[in-house]
Amino acid sequence: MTRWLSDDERRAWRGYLDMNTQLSAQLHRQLQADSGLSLADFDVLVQLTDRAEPRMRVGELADALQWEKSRLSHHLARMNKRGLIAREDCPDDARSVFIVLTAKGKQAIEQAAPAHVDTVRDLVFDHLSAEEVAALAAISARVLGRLGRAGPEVAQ
Amino acid sequence: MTRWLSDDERRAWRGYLDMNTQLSAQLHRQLQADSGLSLADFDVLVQLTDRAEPRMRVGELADALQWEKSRLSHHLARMNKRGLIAREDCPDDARSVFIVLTAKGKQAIEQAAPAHVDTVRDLVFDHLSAEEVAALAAISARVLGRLGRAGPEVAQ
DNA sequence: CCAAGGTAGGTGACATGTCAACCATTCCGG
DNA sequence: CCGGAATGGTTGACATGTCACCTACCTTGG
Repeated sequence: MTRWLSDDERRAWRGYLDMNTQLSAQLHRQLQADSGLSLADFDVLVQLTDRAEPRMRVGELADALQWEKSRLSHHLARMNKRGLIAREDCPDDARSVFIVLTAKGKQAIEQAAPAHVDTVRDLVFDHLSAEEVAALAAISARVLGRLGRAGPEVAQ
Repeated sequence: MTRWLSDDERRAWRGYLDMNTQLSAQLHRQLQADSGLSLADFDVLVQLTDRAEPRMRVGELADALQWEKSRLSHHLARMNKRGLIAREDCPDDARSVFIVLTAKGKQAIEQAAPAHVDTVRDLVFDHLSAEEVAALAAISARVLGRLGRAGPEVAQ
């Protein structure tokens, strides 16, 4: 017997879905207009930036981003073509490939990041109380906990 | 001068992004596996179901879904090919087209909805307190309020 | 040492989304 | 009533994602 959602739940769910859609659309527009990067590009570049070793194997990237390797492979090919990243042979393992940030990629992420953060503040955090920020973190943690435990299976 | 996010904000933001990614992936997998529908298909079918008049013009649908008309047009073409919806001429305006649910489409949404709701409960609402549900609704409302006011412009 | 299986990554075909340009119609000022 | 602008919707080219499969290389039991 399926229980439908309560009114409050339905309201929250609809709000969440709409927020998602519009927020990511808006963040994408801003980033694209401001720096020519997509959100996906940005995420890749962030991974390559926030670490001591400037090189990263493709598999590491895939793990960090939680992307399918096929998606990543296609995306890296495009970013490579645009000169944002480059490939290097991996001496330890000839199957593997190092991905490195090019000067252009480094410049792109460094130029894009501040405006992106400003936008996130402007659209989200400037309007939330400390309690709401905490609630958002708690909610995410709960749901992610469930998703992690659940794996790819489906509600009974 | 750009302010970066506080630790709490960063935690909340990362959690939100990860939750989004994984939650929508999981919901999509469930729906696809269970009924052969994508989330997009589901949203279209819901719009066509939840209303007195079973017919809807393409533009109405686009407004209700907040989709670009081009996206909707392509998607309707695919759903039409799969027999989920059909087109009817609009007598009032020869440019316009009515979209109607076919028997197959009706059956698909009616079969898919209960399991989808179960999954949403299982992955989300079963793990949240009433306060958290309220907080999620409040947060969405705030952010959507800002997005609505802002339109397509960008942080200062 | 070698064959079988696992691992890293790439490819091609196809689904979906976006952008811009394009009919066909309807509307409207003169 | 007419010519141009607005409207409703579609189309084609292209960007991105997914799935299934492929290749090359490593690893390991015998």
